[in-house]
Amino acid sequence: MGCKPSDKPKAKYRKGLWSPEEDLRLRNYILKNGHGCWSSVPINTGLQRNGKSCRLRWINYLRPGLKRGTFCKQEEETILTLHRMLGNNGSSFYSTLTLLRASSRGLDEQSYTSGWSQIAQHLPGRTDNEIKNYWHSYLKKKVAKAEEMEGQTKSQYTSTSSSEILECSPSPQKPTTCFNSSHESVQKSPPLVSQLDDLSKDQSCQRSPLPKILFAEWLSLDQVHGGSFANNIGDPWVLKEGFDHSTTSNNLQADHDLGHGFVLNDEGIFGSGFHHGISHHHGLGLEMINSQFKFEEQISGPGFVDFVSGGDLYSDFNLQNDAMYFYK
DNA sequence: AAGGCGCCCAACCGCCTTGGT
DNA sequence: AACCAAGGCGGTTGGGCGCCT
Repeated sequence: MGCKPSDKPKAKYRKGLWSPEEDLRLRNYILKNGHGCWSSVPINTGLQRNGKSCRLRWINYLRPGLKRGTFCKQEEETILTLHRMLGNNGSSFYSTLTLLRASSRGLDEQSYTSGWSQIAQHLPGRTDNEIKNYWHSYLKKKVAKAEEMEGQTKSQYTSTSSSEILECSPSPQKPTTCFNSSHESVQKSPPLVSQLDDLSKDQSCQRSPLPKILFAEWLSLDQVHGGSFANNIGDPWVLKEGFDHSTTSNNLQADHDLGHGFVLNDEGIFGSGFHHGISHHHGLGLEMINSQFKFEEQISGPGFVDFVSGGDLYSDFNLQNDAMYFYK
């Protein structure tokens, strides 16, 4: 948004699979300049693609920090659990959850996204598209099969509906809360918000191999959606909607569109305030920070440069001079 | 060897929301 | 208030690939 209509290209867009050359062009451009207005990306890069296609390619394939390969057991269980709670979109439990989370943090519920993207936020390095594909190609059948077996059991022992059995069936990470289809009898023990936090924490602790650093994903969890961090003196750091420039301006620079990411500025390192702010946030958990995200080592060390540069394709990316974007 | 079939997944499509004019 | 463009999302498609017969 905010692009001039005159920016709009009239070219006929290419479709289909992306070539390595197109990938390289897009990747280099965004890493150096940020995407800005997506519709201007094809113009600036000379790609015969529309902005939407560029955006999708970046988010689903080129974005740094993406995990490839098969889903591990923990990820699978997380998807199953969250899907059970959230559904594919806002039509099922999501609306209730949204309101709960929003109200618990004094937020407008529209700060949240729903369904696959919501699930993806709890699986660092995975995209909503990837999760969606995994669901449709594998998990859906698995759930159907389980449901069928539960149904058989149910017919022998109880008159409870199959959906209730499925939703309340025990699972290693399944919260004890049961939801009926009306979403009205949500029994909170403990509150859902913390259950989701715990869920993402638990699964991420066991994940392997770990991405070295995933700003986008963990920032996009409750920290972003919750709207604020609290630093060590208790002052809120408002992210996304109301980023506090005064607190972090030396090291973090708000993107022109805060909904899309953050810019790692000249020094290429976050300030101690940022670190403290995260460390003191109850939802994220110190153990998660310590076990997975070795901030200073990775950011200042060669590992970080390798990671953000991909080590191969865009080795010309200069951390000292170029802005680095971290996406949610 | 080759044709059929099913699966996987990248990409497209259409709809909705948001924000600018 | 109405319109329009961009962004974002879930649903769907279709090409590529491997397996089976």
